[in-house]
Amino acid sequence: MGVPIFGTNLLGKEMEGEDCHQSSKEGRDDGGKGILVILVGAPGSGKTTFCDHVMKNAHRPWTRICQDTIANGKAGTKAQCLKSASEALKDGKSAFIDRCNLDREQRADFVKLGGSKVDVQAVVLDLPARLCISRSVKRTGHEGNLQGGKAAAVVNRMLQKKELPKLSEGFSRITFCQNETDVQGAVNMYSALGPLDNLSSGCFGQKNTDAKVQLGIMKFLKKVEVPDSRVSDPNSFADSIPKQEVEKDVSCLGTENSSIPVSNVDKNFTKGKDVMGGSSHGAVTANDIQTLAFPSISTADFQFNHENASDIIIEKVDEFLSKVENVRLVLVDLIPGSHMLSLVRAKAAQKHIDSKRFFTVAGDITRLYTESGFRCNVIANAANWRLRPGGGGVNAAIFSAAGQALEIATKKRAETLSPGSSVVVPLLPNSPLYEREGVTHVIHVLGPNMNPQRPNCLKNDYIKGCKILREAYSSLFESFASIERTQSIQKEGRWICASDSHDNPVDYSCSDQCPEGEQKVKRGDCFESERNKKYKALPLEPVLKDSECGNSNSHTVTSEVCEQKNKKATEGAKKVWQSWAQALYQIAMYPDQHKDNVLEKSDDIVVLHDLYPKAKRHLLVLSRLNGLDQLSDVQKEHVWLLRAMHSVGLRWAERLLSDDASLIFRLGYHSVPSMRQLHLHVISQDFNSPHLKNKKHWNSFTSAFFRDSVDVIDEVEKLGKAPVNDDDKLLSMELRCHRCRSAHPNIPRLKAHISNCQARFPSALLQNGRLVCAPSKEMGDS
DNA sequence: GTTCTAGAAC
DNA sequence: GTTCTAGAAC
Repeated sequence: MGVPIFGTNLLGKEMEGEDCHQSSKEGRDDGGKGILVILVGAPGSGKTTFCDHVMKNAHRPWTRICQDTIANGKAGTKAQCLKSASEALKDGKSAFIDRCNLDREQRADFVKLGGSKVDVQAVVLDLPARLCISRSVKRTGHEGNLQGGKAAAVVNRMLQKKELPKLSEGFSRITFCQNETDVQGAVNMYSALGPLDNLSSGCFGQKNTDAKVQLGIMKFLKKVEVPDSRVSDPNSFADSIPKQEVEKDVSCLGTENSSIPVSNVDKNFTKGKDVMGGSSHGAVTANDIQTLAFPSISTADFQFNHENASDIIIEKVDEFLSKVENVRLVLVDLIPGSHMLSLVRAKAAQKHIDSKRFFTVAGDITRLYTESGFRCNVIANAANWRLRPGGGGVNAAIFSAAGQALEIATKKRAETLSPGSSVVVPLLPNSPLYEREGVTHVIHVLGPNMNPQRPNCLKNDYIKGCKILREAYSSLFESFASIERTQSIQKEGRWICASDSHDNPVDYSCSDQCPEGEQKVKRGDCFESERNKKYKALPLEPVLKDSECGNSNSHTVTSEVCEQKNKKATEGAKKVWQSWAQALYQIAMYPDQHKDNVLEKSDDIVVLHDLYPKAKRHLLVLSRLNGLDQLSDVQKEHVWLLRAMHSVGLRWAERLLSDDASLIFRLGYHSVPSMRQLHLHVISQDFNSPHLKNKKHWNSFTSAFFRDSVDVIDEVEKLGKAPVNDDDKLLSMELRCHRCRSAHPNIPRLKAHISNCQARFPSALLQNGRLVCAPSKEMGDS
């Protein structure tokens, strides 16, 4: 293997040499045929890499035909690929078809290129969905522009429609690769092929891939009458699944033994656009079943133990379904076969949870209807405590799918959410989620957090954690039930809107510009006022009157928000910040308006260059928490934030060190900052900057006025607050070198000195990670 | 936080 | 005369 072999191939190309012996493990059973290899695999499965690796070491001429680049580097058509493949084969080359080719139809035309002179083979990169998704999400510069957030949904959707190739399609050989070892084996095999070699016919490498098909669900879906068009009958749970796809999509269902009679389904599922679109009926009928789709709470970014979480899901689902009739619950996970889905599915079966009312589904929670036909009128969002978009995962997906209106509507209902609670936000009919998916409400829910870099980390306290997770699901389901109650009351004509609202429905698209006090429509009424204009003349029903805190739908959030608002009201007089001192605050609150300055943004943090750096490298890691202006405001509850800020600062320091290993960084806070909004300085210790001009500048970074981040974190953990050194004298002290401690009469002389001083740093700074330098560097040892 | 500038220090 | 600081204004 691996020795170049020359000869004359059947396509008439003159080759040199004479050694045409069997060169592959599988053996050559035909002499010198061209080979057309159709790669089969989802985005991220490694098709391009496979081709590259084979072609790098190949002993026969190969060409890679990629639809994403075939048109002068841009995406082209299947026809172009076919033409190009045909030409390459005629030219005596072998070819890889580098496109997904996940179903038979996509492959068929390429298979037809085979014949007496060309062998058509398939290499199936059947790697775990999780891996493909993870690769697709992470990659940049993908030829097909499939990367980042959208990749996960696309990969998932494609995988659900995957149809493994069969020899009967016309392949002479199919090589299945289900892990990296298989892939490497196939790469080796194809790269070793000389011009006259070929591989044996047949299927190779296929392990038992029979996905457990849930017969009950299959029966159910097969029983469902598939309508000719969605419009004609938008009511059924599975109504959008074309007949030929039903079987394939079933594999994404996690419920075993489900066998929902078609009659049940048709009657009980919420009536799509009829309900939501403001038809003359305008309300859910008594027989309509409300369906809540929810992600597993806390098990992703919050790192909650899956065993505990799945137990709690089952417990709470069981409890809720036994209490409330005419509702369905659907646990959704983006990744087929995810650990949580498997656990919950198994436990649900064990506990005999009603499989007609509880489902586990693999899919994108924001596209359940369009992609899988699941009509869920309410979806839950695993929100963050700030109720802000972003952060990735379900939260980012839902905020993105629902449009900006959700963000605004959410802010109208609650500013923040505490662990274990939830808040209902109705969607306006023009929300894409409403129009497309039939989702009328989003319930934000916050679970317990075990991730030390997220707020309110419970540090593996699972007694507390389980309690909060139970509360979160209880709150979520209660919120869901409250929607049901609300709609039932609407149906009976007792749901009323504030008088003005009918004529002046809130336009969320502009309401962020309206002062709060001028809002004419009561919160919570906006959506209903759109939907139920027929009830506009009826008097206000006290039972549904908004609380003062502005929450109509979920009692669970009311106390929470009131508490927060009261807390704010009772806060003592805070320092008044001059306008010039508000710049960082503005950036923290509205980072998108300062994109040019922002290096990194998350829900909690913004990173930016200090506008007037006092050293070669000087960044600010800015907290986005409103109300936390300076170190003296920090309390124990903010330790997570200090840690997160430190971690981000450290990461940036390391990044900057990779560009210039001579730098040394210190991370810390000014005891009394000039600018509002808690910010961590990440500053190199050269202090080589024209912006460092006076004594105050110098002393603010080199005296006890500067509080090391590591110390601040320790102290806040131990004492519940961060002691600050706010003595003005610190800033007017004599100018001393931060390394050798020598005194200097003025700034120019000091700067002249420090540009050369290489003394070892004072020992206090060398401890506890206060200084950060490149791994190989000794700090000031010369 | 910066800029400006009067006046002290050299 | 030049350099530097420090207080006021923003």
